[in-house]
Amino acid sequence: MADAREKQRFLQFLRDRGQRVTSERLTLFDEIFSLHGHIDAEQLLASMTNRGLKISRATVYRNLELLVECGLARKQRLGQSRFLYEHVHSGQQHDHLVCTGCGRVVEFVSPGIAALQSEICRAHGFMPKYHSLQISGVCNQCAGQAGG
Amino acid sequence: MADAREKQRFLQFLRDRGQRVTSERLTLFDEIFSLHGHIDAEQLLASMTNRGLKISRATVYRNLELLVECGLARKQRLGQSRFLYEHVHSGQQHDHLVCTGCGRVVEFVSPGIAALQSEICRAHGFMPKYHSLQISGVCNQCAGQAGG
DNA sequence: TGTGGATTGAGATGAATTCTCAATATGTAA
DNA sequence: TTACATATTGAGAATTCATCTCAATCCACA
Repeated sequence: MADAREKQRFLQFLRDRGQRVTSERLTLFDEIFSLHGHIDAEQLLASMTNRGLKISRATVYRNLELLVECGLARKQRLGQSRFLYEHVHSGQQHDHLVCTGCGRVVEFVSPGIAALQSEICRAHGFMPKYHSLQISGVCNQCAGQAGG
Repeated sequence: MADAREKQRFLQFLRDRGQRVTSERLTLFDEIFSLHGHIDAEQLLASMTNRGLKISRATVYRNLELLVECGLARKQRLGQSRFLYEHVHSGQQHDHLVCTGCGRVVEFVSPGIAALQSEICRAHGFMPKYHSLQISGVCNQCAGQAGG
């Protein structure tokens, strides 16, 4: 199991806060760690329901929040509408390029930007917790179609 | 009038798209350019209503969208709930530091980050249109209260 | 295995935004 | 100026996404 370390972290997190390990929480964990890329709560619910798993909308929302607090999921608005979630491995944070034409999302990592962010926080007396950098633009495929 | 250039741009934008110059559009333009910082649609509506100006909620929402398309306003979620708007002068873009404690928003400009963003776009074949960088953290005032 | 209390599920509720469509105002051409 | 075609507006309904309520259920621990 590739996500054993993360699952341990989740279980420990629950124990530390005196919260229970329910089948719904485990189901949601498995689901979000089995999927790649960004997904919203509604899709996650549908995906589990389709696979015959029983979980309610309210529980999906509640426990996504829990995964975010635990640091195992990231919650962001990449478009303009729903929140999107993605699982997080204890590794490097990434940011997003979003194509306004086709909606394609490209992830990138920039240590340089990260360093500048730390510097800015220091300068303003902020202790950074998390950040969200999103660049919207047109990918060259879409630019090609528009041009020709 | 300090915003003459921007108003001209707005009028030209409307003409170019064959859209009409209505008193409501001008009212909204004046309102958002007279205010500084970030404001949501509801506050904007209340502010105009209080000053005895007549405009409806639907029209505020519709025409804020128009200003965004024109590039004269920026629309962002800085907290988790409403969209916030701010007027844009044809100048330097800025980004935001948001305190998760008190909600305070600090604007900053980082040419270094801007340069790295351009580079990243080039590397991925993207033509950047706009971006949104938001760093959430705790300001030193809030950190002090929490600590002491 | 029993028990207290955390968690769940179904649907009500809430908040923000968008939609509908009749009434009105704008731009254009005579 | 006037008339006209149609873009825009306003009031409130509708929609969307998310959260809340509370009785039923399940988990953790003795």
